[in-house]
Amino acid sequence: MRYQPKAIEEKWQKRWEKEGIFRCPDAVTAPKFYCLEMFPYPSGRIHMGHVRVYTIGDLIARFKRMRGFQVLHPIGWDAFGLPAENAAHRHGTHPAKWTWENIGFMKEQLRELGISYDWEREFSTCSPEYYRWEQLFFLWMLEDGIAYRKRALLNWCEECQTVLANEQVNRDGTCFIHDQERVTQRELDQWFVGTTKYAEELLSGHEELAGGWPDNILEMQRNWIGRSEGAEIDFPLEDGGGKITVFTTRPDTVYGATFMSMAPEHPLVLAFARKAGREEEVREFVLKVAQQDRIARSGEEAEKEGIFTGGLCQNPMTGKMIPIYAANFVLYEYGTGAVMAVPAHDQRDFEFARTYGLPVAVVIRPDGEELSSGTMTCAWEGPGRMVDSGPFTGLSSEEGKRKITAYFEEKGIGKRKVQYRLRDWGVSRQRYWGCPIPVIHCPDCGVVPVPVQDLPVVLPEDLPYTREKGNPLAGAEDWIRVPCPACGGPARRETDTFDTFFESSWYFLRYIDPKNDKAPLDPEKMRNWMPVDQYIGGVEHACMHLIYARFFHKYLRDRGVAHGNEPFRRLLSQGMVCMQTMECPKHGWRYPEEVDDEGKCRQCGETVDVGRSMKMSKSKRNVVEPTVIIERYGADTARLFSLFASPPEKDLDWSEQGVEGAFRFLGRVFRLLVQRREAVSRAGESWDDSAETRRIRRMTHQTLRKVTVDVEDRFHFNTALSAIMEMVNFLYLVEDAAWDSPGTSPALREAVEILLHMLSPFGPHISEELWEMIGGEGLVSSRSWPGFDPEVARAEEILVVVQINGKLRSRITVDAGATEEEIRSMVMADPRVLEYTEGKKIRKMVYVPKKLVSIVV
RNA sequence: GCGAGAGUGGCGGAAUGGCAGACGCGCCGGAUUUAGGAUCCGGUGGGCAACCGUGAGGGUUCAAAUCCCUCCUCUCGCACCA
Repeated sequence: MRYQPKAIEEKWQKRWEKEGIFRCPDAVTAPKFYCLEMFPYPSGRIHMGHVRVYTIGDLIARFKRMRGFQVLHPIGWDAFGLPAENAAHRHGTHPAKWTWENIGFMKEQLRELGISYDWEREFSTCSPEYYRWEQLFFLWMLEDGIAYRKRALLNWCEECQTVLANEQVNRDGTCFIHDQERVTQRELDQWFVGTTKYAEELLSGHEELAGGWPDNILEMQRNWIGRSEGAEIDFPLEDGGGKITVFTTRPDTVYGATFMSMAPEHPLVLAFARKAGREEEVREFVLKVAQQDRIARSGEEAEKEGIFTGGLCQNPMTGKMIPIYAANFVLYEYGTGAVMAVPAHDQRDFEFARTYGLPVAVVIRPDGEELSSGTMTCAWEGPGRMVDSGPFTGLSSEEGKRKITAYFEEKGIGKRKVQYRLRDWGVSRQRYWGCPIPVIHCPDCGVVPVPVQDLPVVLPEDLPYTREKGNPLAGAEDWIRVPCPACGGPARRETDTFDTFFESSWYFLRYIDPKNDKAPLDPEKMRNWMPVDQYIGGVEHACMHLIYARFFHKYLRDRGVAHGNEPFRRLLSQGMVCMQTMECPKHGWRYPEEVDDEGKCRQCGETVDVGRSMKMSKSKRNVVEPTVIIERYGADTARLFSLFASPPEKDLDWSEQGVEGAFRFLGRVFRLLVQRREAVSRAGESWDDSAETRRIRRMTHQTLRKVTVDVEDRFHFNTALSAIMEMVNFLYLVEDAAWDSPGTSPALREAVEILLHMLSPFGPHISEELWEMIGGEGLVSSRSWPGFDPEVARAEEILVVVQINGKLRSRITVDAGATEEEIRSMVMADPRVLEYTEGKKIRKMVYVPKKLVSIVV
C-alpha cells in the first residue's frame, strides 16, 4: 500500500463538505475565533503566494477549532479592478464574465488545497448585494463631511484616458500599460475621503496593536502617517494686503528666515508675478516644473531650482522684508505649500541660497563651535544656543521652540500645529469595472447624493464593455441621464467608480452577516464576532489596505456600525515566495527547461547566470504553478513544504528538493501506520508502568507540548513540524516487541493517535486517511486537540553541564529529583572535573538549577 | 539621507544569556535488491590533535549567536514632508 495523495485528498474534501464541519453557525456557543486571510483578487489561477498565506491561515483555523473555539474562517473575492478591464480589452470578453470565470477556477484550486472555509459565507465585491452597502457608507460620509470633492493634480495617461494611481506610474514617469506614453499631471475634480481626520487616532491606536502586530508594520504605518510637531507662523505681505502662513518644525530658527519658498503650483506664485510684471518668466518656470515628472522632481539629489516671484513679505521677528521664491522642492500638498527658508539651519535652503546668492543668517550656535555664514559649507541642523535672536538669544534651541511658539500665540501671529504626512484618500477612478459612486450632477443643484432608497446604483453590464480610450461608463448615455433627485430636472450620473481599496476596507465585517439584505450587518452579530482575532497577509499592504481598513472601521464605529477601535487584533505578515532566477546574457530570464544540464542556454549555448532568489514572477520566469505541485505530490505536500521551509514571516525559498522532502516525510508517516495498524488495532486498554512505556509516553507528551506551544503562542510552524518529524523517527525505532506487547502497545496507540491529531492541521487529508485506517472515531479534523500531561512529559533524568573557567568540560546525568547538594557533590566527584580542578583553588561556583554548574578555578 | 530588520555548516533553518548547528535538503557509508529506483539504518562544521568556530573588531558576564559599543554587508520601508 503506497501513499497516493490524489486518491485520498478528493475523498476527504468531499466528506468535509458533506458533513459541513467547517460551517460556522451564527449563534456563538463557544469562545469565538475569527481567522482571516487577505482575500484574493480573482486573477485566474492561484500562485505560490496564495498557497502560503491560505495554508498558514488554515493551520491556525484548524488548530483553533480543535482547541475548542468556534472558528469563523471565511473567503471571498476582491473582484473589481483594472486587470479585468485589460483582459476584456485583449480577449474581447466582458470584465464581469472574465471575473466570474476566474472565481470559478480559483475556487476549485482552493478546494483542492483543502482549506477549511465556510463556503456559505463567500461573496464577491463586484455584486450589487455587496457594494450597495459601501455606496450607503459613502452617502453617510458625504453627510458627515468626511467625503468631499476637490480639484486635485493627478497622474493622467493620454492613451488610457484615465487617472493613474502613483503606483501605476513607472519610475521613468511613463504609464504602466503604455510604456511609451509619458504620464502628465492634470487637474480634475475628484472625490476624497478624509482619512487625515483620523490621523491622530490611527497613530494612537498603535498602543492597542502593539504586541499583536509586527513592529515593522507599525513602524511603516508610523512613517506613513508622519506626524510632526511644530508651529504655523504668519508672514505679512509687503503691501499689508494679507499674509502667508508657513508650517515649521523649527520655530526657534525664525530669526534666520532670510527668504521664503513656495510650491510652484501655489496660486499666489503667479499672482505675485503678475503684480511685479514678471508673469512671463515665472509662468515659464512653473510650467517647466509641471512637466518634470514626480520621480525626477523628488529625491534629495535632484537639483534645487527656483525663481524670484517678485513678491516680498516680512519676517515677523526681524521685521526685515524678504523675497518670495518659487522652488521646485517645495510640496504643494504638504503643510501650507509655503516654507520659511532658513539657509543656515536647513540643508535644502542652504543649497538654494548658495545657488541664488541669498543671505545666510546664523541663529543657532552648536556647542563649542563657531559658525560663520560666509564660510560654512553646509547647514547646521542640530541643536544649539540661539544667537542673534532678539530677546530669545542665549536660550537652548529646545527651549526656544517653546518660548517662541508661546510668543506667537500671545501676539496672534502663529500657533502650535501638528502636521501629518498622511493625505486624504482620493477615491475616484475613471474606470468601468468598479463600484459606481452614488451621486448625480445637476446643472441647477450641483452635486446631489443618490437618495438612500434608490441604492444600489448598479453598474450597467449591458454596454460595450470597452472603448478604445477612457472609461466605458462615460459612454453609457442611457444610464447616465437621470432626473435630478432634488429638482427633477435633467441631470447626469457620476461616471467615476471607487478605488478598489474601498471594497477591501470593510469586507471583514460583511463575512459576519453576508446575506443580510436589510443592513450591512446585524449589530448583535457584529458584537459577537469582531474584531478579527488573527489577520494574515503580505507586507505589501502595510500602508495602503491596512490603513484604509483601520480608518473605515473607526468611521463605521462612529456611525454605530462597527464597535471596538481596531478591526484586527493580531496581524501576521507572511514573507514572499521566492525562487532562483536564471539569466542568459543574450536572451534574458530563462525557464529551467530552457537551460541544459551544464547550465547553458539551449538557444545560444551561453553560460546562464544563476542569480539570487527573487520573488516568483512571470517576467523573471521563476514561477512554479501550485496546480502542478498538487497534481504531482498532493495538497498536503504543498502545505507541509510551505510551512516547514521557513518561519512564516520570512521569505520562503522554493526548492524542488525541499518539496520532495516534505513528500517523503508524509510517505514515511503513511508507511509507519500501514506497517503498525494491526498492532495498533490490537492494542490493549491500559498501559503498564514499564520503563519502555514511560519512554514512549514521555516522547509523545513532550512532542505534544512543543507542538502546542509552537503553534499557539509562537507561530513557529517549522519547529512544530520538526518535533513531529522527530517523533515519527522515534516511532520507527521502537522495537516490534513493544508494538506487540500488551503492556506497551496501548502507549504506542496513544502515541499514534496524538500524532495524527497534531499532524491534522498541517496535512489534513493524510491525517484523516490514517485516522480512518487505525479505526479512529469520526473525523480527526473535528476532534479536540489533546492535552499534554506535564507529569508524563517530565524527564526522569537530566543532563547537567559542567563548565570550568567558562569552557564545557563535562556532562553528568543525574536523577530528576536530585537536590542541589547532591548535584554539587556529584560534580566534584566527576573524574573529568577533578582533572581540571586538582591542586587548584575553587574561586567561585555557579549553580543553575537542573541545568548547569560553572566552576572558576 | 532617515527608519526598521537581518547576517549561524555546502543549502533552508534550530537554539533569545547556560551543551551552537535540532529538523529537513544535499553528500558519504551500510542493509535490502540481478541492477537502478524506492525503502530502512548509520555518519556528516573545521582541525591529526590540543583546540577553533555564529559578518569584523572591542566590551559586560562564571557563561554571549543571544546583551552593550564601533564598523561592514544585505533586505525592506520612507525618501526634498519644511
